[in-house]
Amino acid sequence: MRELTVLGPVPAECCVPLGARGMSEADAELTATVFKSLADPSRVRIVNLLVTAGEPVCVCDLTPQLGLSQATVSFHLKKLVGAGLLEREQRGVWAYYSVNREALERLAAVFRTKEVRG
Amino acid sequence: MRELTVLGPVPAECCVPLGARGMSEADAELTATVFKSLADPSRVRIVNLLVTAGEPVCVCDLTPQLGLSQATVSFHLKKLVGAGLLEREQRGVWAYYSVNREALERLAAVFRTKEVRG
DNA sequence: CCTATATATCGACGACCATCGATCCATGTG
DNA sequence: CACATGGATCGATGGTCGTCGATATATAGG
Repeated sequence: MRELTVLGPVPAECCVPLGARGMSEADAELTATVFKSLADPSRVRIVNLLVTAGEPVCVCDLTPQLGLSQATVSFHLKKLVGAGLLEREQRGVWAYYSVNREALERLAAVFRTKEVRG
Repeated sequence: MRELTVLGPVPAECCVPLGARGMSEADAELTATVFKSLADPSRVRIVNLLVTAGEPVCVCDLTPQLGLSQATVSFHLKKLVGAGLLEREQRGVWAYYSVNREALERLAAVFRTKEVRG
């Protein structure tokens, strides 16, 4: 349905808490999209590698660590960017990816149910 | 690979932070399993309904709100229980489901990268 | 411009997933 | 015990996903 190439509002910018009272069907769909981006071991590893790196990492450094083809790594990176978890930066011929820390914090907030009063 | 009917250690009991340094392939797989359980709009709605309910809810009350067949709801509930996010309680003929608050808190911690010093 | 290198995209394929109707298995009731 | 009802499981089906090799696109250097 929703394509990841869409340039509009990115999923991870949203994500109403799981304990929110007025959660709509659209909210649920957007939330599911973000979690879908982390529902694969390779993508979890990618995020982990980028968080621990602490700085943007080149695709050419990422690919060998993952043991996947370049095409597949590119596929996963696109999904993570589409979900708003990663950011892409072009440096000459190389593409550098890094995690969007804000997005991770927002995701943490999705699971906090104690202070939800909405 | 891993079946959700396994009774051993449940995915959501685990889940190393995304910023952990020694994340293994197995860690990534377990983490992905948990997020997979939330990678569907219906399951997000189920969790939302149970969190806002604040008390165990009967499948018979859940099914009409979701607009899905009873078989499909049962399928989703099993996945969420298997991931450790939900708990099941039998009351006579009825099955009551509730969220595992501890699991949600652990999941929130997975996204916290600031205080990670591992 | 021609070549080399880094990524992205395409097309194909096998595996997995969400969904349903039908069926099975409990548990409670007359 | 027979029957009704709630819920789990089964089998089938259409759709999506992860993967790769091949190809396209872009940048840089001679």
